[in-house]
Amino acid sequence: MSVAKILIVEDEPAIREMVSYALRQSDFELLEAEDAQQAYGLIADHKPDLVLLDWMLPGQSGLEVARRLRKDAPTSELPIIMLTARGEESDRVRGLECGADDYVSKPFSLRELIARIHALLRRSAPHIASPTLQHGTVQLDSLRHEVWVGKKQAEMGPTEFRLLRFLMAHPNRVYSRSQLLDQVWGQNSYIEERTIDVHILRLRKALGKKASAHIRTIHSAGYQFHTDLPAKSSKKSGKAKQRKAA
Amino acid sequence: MSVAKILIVEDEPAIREMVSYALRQSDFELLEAEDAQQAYGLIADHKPDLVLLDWMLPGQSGLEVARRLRKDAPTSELPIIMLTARGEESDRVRGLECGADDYVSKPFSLRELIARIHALLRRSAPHIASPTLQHGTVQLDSLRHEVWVGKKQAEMGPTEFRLLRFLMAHPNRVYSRSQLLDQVWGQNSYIEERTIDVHILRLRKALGKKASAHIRTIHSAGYQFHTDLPAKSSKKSGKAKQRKAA
DNA sequence: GGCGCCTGTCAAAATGATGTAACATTTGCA
DNA sequence: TGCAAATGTTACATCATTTTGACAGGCGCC
Repeated sequence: MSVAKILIVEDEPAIREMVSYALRQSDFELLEAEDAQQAYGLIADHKPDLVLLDWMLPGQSGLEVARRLRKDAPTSELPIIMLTARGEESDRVRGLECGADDYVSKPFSLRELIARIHALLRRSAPHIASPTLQHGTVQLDSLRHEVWVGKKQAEMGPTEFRLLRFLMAHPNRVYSRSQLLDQVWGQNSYIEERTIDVHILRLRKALGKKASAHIRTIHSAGYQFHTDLPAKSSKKSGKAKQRKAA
Repeated sequence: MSVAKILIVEDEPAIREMVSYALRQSDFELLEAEDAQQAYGLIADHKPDLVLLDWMLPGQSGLEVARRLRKDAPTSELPIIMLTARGEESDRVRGLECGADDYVSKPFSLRELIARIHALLRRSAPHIASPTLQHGTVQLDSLRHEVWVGKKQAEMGPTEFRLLRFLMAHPNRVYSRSQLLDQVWGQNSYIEERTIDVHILRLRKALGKKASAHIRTIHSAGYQFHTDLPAKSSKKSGKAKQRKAA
């Protein structure tokens, strides 16, 4: 579900690997750094969505890192959770005042850490923690009402948006036209079933040539959003259907 | 400095008053409730910016309150910090999973509580934590109640100001008219949804031709403050943003 | 009271989305 | 292959939503 990228900055390999493993299990994508220098590099290259920052680092301390990240415009919004062995209240306050968003003392529970990560992401990156659907290069953001195909935004009308959202929310299932009418248009709409064909057409146009391969027609059954790669295994571009004269 | 309104829900008068006093000293505006019912009333009437919620309340528990606030659209974004005597890890996780943003165990330090409040407000209500909001050439100063577009001041009425502030505080998200009514006008206002269109019009006029491109209409969905470059082919390259605030 | 400003409402005009029919093409099947 | 049914495509009239200008009441201020 979640596809957030998280950077952990921690010099102790045992802890780093334990956290890293646990978070990967929770469907996060993990980056690891041993010290401040590595961290800056990874942040610049990979733009993580959240940073777990150990207080005690060789060289530059975690506090320094937090302060610097807050100061630089490109990272000033980056969510930061401080990890530390020090449980002193004054430390916690200093961590928060340096720009950290949350503070977890070792030994910490992984469940709690994960819960805090979720809570923070909900605030800082609602498009990650919330209704974003993605399959292949197609990404649909409900909060922004935007659809992206790779790096390009796909413009479409409200009905096409709702239709795509429904199909992407239930991928690989085939829906008949009357089911789509119920689900996308609502129970009491007096609309010709053939009208759906037109909206499917508009949706395919909006998605572009490659991405529209996801929208499949199942003859005399309905439509589906297919997640498997369109695997251009057939020789000719365009139509890949040859089942004549068998 | 800070003018955030905070609601504390806590049945123990001694604790309530202590926290209340300390937060008032820190320039917060305080609302107090003894139980869930009072809390709902105060939230509806006064729209606090953050809620401190005791776990153990007479009648409905703090967990229930958090869940309900998250479920109702008008309060689904309201920041919540749980206060509790229970320090168990499983309790903390449950609190966070019910929608709380942070969790503080009694006995807690007031300095830490205040630090956590600031950290959370920085995320959820940037217009309170930081006096100015800026996106592109548009700059909004909450303290002075002024909006600047580049070097020119944009004159607008109070309602347009609040509308712009809300949209800029949550950029790129689409808000429906009813959500805007809840957030900008308050929960119990009997106003035509169409009236929002008029205020959007006034806001756009006030911002001027270029800057009003940020205010986008999403057909049959609502409005948003869009931060991405309007990519308008004008002579001025709108790419250069170097604003430094010390 | 008179004045100016802000607000909410209305209705016409402008814009954009939707549904439908008619025609073109493809598919399944005998 | 040929036919009928199903689907793809285009164009257009209609409908819905949004924009815009105008206006009246409320409020504070002088």
